[in-house]
Amino acid sequence: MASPPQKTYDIYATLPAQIAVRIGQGIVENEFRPGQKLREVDLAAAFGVSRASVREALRIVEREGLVTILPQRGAQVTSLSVDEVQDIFEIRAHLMGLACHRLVRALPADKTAELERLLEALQRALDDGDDYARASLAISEFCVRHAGSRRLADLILSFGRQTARYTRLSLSTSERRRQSSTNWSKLVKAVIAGDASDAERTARQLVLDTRDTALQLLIQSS
Amino acid sequence: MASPPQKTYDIYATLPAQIAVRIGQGIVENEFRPGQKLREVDLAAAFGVSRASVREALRIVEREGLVTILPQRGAQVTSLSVDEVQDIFEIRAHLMGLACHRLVRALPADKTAELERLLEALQRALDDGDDYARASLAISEFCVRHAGSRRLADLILSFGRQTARYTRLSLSTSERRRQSSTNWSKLVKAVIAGDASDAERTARQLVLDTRDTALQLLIQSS
DNA sequence: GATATTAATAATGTCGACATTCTGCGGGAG
DNA sequence: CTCCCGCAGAATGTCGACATTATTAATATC
Repeated sequence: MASPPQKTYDIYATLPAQIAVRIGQGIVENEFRPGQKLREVDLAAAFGVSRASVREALRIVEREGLVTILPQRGAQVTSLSVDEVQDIFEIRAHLMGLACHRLVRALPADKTAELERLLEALQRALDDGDDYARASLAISEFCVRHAGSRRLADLILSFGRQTARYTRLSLSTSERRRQSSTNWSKLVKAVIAGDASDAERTARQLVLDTRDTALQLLIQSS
Repeated sequence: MASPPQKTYDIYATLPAQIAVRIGQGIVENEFRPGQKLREVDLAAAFGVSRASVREALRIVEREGLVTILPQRGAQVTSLSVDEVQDIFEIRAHLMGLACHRLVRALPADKTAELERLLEALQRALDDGDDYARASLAISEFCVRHAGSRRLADLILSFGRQTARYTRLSLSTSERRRQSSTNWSKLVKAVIAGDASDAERTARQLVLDTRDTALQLLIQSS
């Protein structure tokens, strides 16, 4: 099956889209800090493109909620108040519940093995915070992407990226990682058992637990 | 209480933001049809601004989901498949449930009278489809904006705008308007009674009923 | 006559320059 | 000393032009 000369529509073809990805990565990976100003001239120089391209890239990243653009005042990395963090987690919890409810019916039988593999990988990563965060993101992305709604998946993952730093924070203790993996285990069991209501409830609680831990650590450190 | 000379941050100050609003209105009010191509040069000429401003405006409207931008191919009014319409209504139903659950605790006591007024206005508008749609939007916006989360409100209203034409379609028969107003009545009652679970369930069902009617009419007409 | 190729047209992509607005610093009045 | 005012400097806002890519229509070939 040689690849036919079919037209591939590369979403990341245009310059601004590429720049947007790099800016978004920089924010999620904490290279750019919350509240930091993102000057168009600096970014243009750093990426070797014109201001117009940077400007459009910033609009794209704004769409994901990672940067905030104020008229006449430029762009800055979105800085969330404690209330807003709580808010995002709560909305995401409900959407994650909906996604996992749908996942029970939408997941093809031949994909359950992959889900179990991701769960095992998660449990093998219990020792290290960063590794666990990555494995957690992987299984989360799997569930969300197989729930049968591109829109819902993008929404949930977008909220996840906006609060990535707080999720990492909550997974910094091994105790929390064990609690999290227990939740994931329950969720996978419910999904495979075909219990949609249980999956929805468990998924929601899983996110809310993350929120509670993160908020507790936030208040404690301030 | 004369208004002090405080700095007002007008979100709609910049040209692209103003253009974005006008384009969005044009789409929601069915002046621009789904799938219609939105050429930058045409819009620039129509609004008397440069292409750069139109370009940025289109990015803003894309953020609301009302237009879809494809690389090298320009912008077009987002055209939703039946599955996608169903999808959006379902997500909105869950978010509306969450919003109304929160509304029960967040609504100040001195605002319940306004909610009842909006319900009465809704019932007075039962005779006309357009009037009812407006009244329905008004009470919906009231509930959502008083749920204590700007983000949640924007999300729900954004989804509402994306499917505005289908909501109007579903409210075109007086039978459906009566069913809708009954649902709203139950919702308002639950909110004022302070029953958050009931409010959540009723709100969700209210949106799902709209979805079912719209889909039925869509299938029927095709 | 239908299909494939190619040239002409028209759209978007990208850029640099100029206009406007914000920001921070310094000086003067109270 | 504090506060207000205004003036550089720097950032964003807006524009028109050129480069690149998609679309269309005409042509040639099978």
